Amino acid sequence: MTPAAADPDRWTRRRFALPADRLARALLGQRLVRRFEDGSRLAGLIVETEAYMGVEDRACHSYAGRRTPRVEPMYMQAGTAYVYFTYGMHHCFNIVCGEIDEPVAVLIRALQPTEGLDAMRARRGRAASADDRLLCSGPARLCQALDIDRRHTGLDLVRSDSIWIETGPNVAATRAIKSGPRIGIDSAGAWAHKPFRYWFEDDPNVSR
DNA sequence: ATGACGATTTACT
DNA sequence: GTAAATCGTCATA
Repeated sequence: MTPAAADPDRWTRRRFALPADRLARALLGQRLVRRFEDGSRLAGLIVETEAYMGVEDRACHSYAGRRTPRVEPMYMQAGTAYVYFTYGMHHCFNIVCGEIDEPVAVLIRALQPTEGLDAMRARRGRAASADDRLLCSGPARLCQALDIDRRHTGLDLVRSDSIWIETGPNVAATRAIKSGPRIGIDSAGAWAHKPFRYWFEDDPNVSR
């Protein structure tokens, strides 16, 4: 039992065990925490997500039951991390939900940075040097800022002392949630238009 | 073994 | 606005 796992604010298994569209909304306003071995922390509040609905969702990596080594974490228990590498240089971080063998997940698309801004700036480099809104306002940006990559795919966020979710300040109740089509999946046919992207209205840290 | 592509980001015109 | 960067993954053979 690590100090992190004992934290009363930390999300337990059952909180992740939802359909992807419901978890995507529930995660808005919650805190994503990254902890390093030296005890230092980075964190941010989730302000934008996307739901990937599984074998029927043409935009989803598990579409049609595809089950390759990369996607295998999506078939694991709710609360598992699914991190993949894309475009030869970027990582994207997802949280698996639903039931075991039901390959559904939520993509974390943007954070409002709250802890460790200096370390995030150092990791993000030149592109974000002039504007903190560029630190975590995109799925690959937040992975770079928090040092999340394929080492973390398959990680159990319920037990890990490297990455987990904490209940955030109770802003979710007072902030308007918008939804719309997901980003970057134009070739997914009818599923490309479905409103599975969620974000806090007017949040400056949302992507695009 | 090979080729096409990607749940993106950045820099540049 | 457009294009380049850059390589693991997957389907096809």
